[in-house]
Amino acid sequence: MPDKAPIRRAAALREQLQHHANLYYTLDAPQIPDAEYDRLFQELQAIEAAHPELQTQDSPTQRVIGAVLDGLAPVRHQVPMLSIHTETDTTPTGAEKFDARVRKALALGVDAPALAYNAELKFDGLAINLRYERGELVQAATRGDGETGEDVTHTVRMISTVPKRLRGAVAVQAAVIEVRGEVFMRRDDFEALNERQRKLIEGGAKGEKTFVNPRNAAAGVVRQLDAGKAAKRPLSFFAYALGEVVGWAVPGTQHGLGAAFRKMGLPVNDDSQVVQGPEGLVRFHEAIAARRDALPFDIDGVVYKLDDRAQQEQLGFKSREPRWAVAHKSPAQEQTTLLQDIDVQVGRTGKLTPVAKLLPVFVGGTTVSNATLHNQDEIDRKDVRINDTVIVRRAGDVIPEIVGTVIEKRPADAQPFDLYKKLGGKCPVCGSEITREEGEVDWRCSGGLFCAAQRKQAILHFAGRRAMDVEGLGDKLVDQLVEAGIVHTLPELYQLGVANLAALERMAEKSAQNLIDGLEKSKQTTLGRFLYALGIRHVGETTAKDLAKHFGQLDRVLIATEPQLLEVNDVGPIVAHSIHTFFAQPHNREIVEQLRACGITWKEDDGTADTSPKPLLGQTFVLTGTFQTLSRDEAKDRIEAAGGKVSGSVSKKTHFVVAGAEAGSKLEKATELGITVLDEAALLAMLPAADPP
DNA sequence: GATCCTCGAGTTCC
DNA sequence: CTCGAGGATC
Repeated sequence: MPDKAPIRRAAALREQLQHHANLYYTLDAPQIPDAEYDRLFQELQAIEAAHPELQTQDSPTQRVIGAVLDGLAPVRHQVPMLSIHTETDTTPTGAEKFDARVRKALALGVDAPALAYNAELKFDGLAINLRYERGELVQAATRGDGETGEDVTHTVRMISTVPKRLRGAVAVQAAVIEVRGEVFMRRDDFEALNERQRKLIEGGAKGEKTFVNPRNAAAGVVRQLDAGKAAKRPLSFFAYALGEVVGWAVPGTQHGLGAAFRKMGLPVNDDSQVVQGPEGLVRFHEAIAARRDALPFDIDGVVYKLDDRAQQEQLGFKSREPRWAVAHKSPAQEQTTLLQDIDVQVGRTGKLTPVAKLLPVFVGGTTVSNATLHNQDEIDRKDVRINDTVIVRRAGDVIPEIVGTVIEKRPADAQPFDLYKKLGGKCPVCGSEITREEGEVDWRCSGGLFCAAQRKQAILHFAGRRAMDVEGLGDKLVDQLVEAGIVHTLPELYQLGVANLAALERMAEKSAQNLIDGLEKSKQTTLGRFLYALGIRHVGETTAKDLAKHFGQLDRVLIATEPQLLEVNDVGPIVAHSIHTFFAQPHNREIVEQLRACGITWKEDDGTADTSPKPLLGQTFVLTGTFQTLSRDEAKDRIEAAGGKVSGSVSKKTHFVVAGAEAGSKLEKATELGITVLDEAALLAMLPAADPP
């Protein structure tokens, strides 16, 4: 008797795959990320390989998936549109395995020269066949199931970069040239489209929706029945392959085909490269992986094609895929995992932040186990529940985010998460009541500095690099000091001695001395840093500096009235009120006095004594990426010392953007606005020599 | 009153 | 890095 388990599993997998393929291809509304689909697909393949008797005719592994949607006319492809074998091994080994397979199939010996490949990007859009007859675009069709697609001529005609007529005599003389390529949406176009959609929805428009990602947006737009509507949604196109050809001498290489396309006026991506052997493939894969986030469009990996057409023909096809090409995926940027619990953190200002505790999952190059859920609104919007399977993404940035939840994997007992109910209305750290201001999203702990969490955060903020810069006082140590009841208020930090530190675990004499030295060193500071370190609400680094500059002396700040505070740069009623209230409280006044008594000093009225050259006066800089010699903080300090301003975001008022390695969206914005971009060397050249230490 | 610009605050992993 | 919101500007 055969084992029943694999039979049942295979059937279940087939059903699931069918379902998701339908959601993805026909309805443009996937519920699981591609990586999860691939995993299910591979599991089914593995079962079928182990138990060939379980393979069925209709198994998703046996056909090119996709279906024809009602409303668009079916188009039978003259030459089938096949898919490319996908290598899911995202390491360099994937490329090496492909090269080894090709060499073996061509019966090449070990000493035969390296093969030439055309390496291309794998665009994340949808494949389209453009049929040109005598140079005229007569029809555009989707891939469909590979044999039959849908007629989308009306929407594809709206894509400005798709020529209605091919250029050059050869193209016009050819009876038929079918050009295959990818229709996709650039990321900026996608964002703009979704922005417009959001506004429409807010405005009460019915039947409008936002799109999950550029690929779905592109698919949705191409398969729009209404061409007028499609015209307002910018799509792009790259050509990369041929379908039926009658009366044209096809170039002998893949890269030659690209060149021929360009001559005909077809858009061809210029990241393609001819590379030699497996080393070349690996280098290309790595170079593209490094640039992936900076590309203006999404890709899901790269494609390697044997460059020489004669060799391609020699290799031929394996059932439904060419043997001479492979798609090499990049590491997944989206994964699913189990949301095991939702914790609540207390921030410095008392803000309660729900944090998802995830079953650790490898995504975008690191293992992620936590992700912020921001606030209750966000949880409700995404309908995330404990024990849900959620989709986790690490997009262009570093910070993981929860994209959504896989509804059908939700266990029956999953309850909606209610922050207030979960906490029973009390702060999880100090038990104080939690409150929410009218119209605000965030719940806050009302315990103030009585709350150990807020106290810890306040101390950490005080000791921070851009505040008092106390060396040797980190996360763990603050935790211990507060838990052990050694430090309750900021001034108590300065009363620490080797003796009471010795009581702590893992606190050798050496590190105790380090901390005491660090505290001693921090006493010499500036008024701006000191004001910032106090952690007054709405007073960040910049405002603190402005206050210091405006008032010059601490005592003048202490007695300033709200109208007087309003005279400070960038201080409005809310900030003025916050500052005034802070210093009006006797308890805060006392802390300030005690800190002064501890020996914290700065040059009162500083700024006048500063005679260093100010060549950058009036210039605004924005920093992005990582620099070679300077840290971001150093760069900021040096620019400010030279009279310049450093801002966080690029705008029309920005004079220079300084870009280091792996610069992100800010660089893009700078080019867009035509702002001068400097590299680190150019910045250093503008700065006066550094102060001797 | 609307729009643009900037600042503050919160956040992850190694 | 991104979001939200405070402040400035038209």
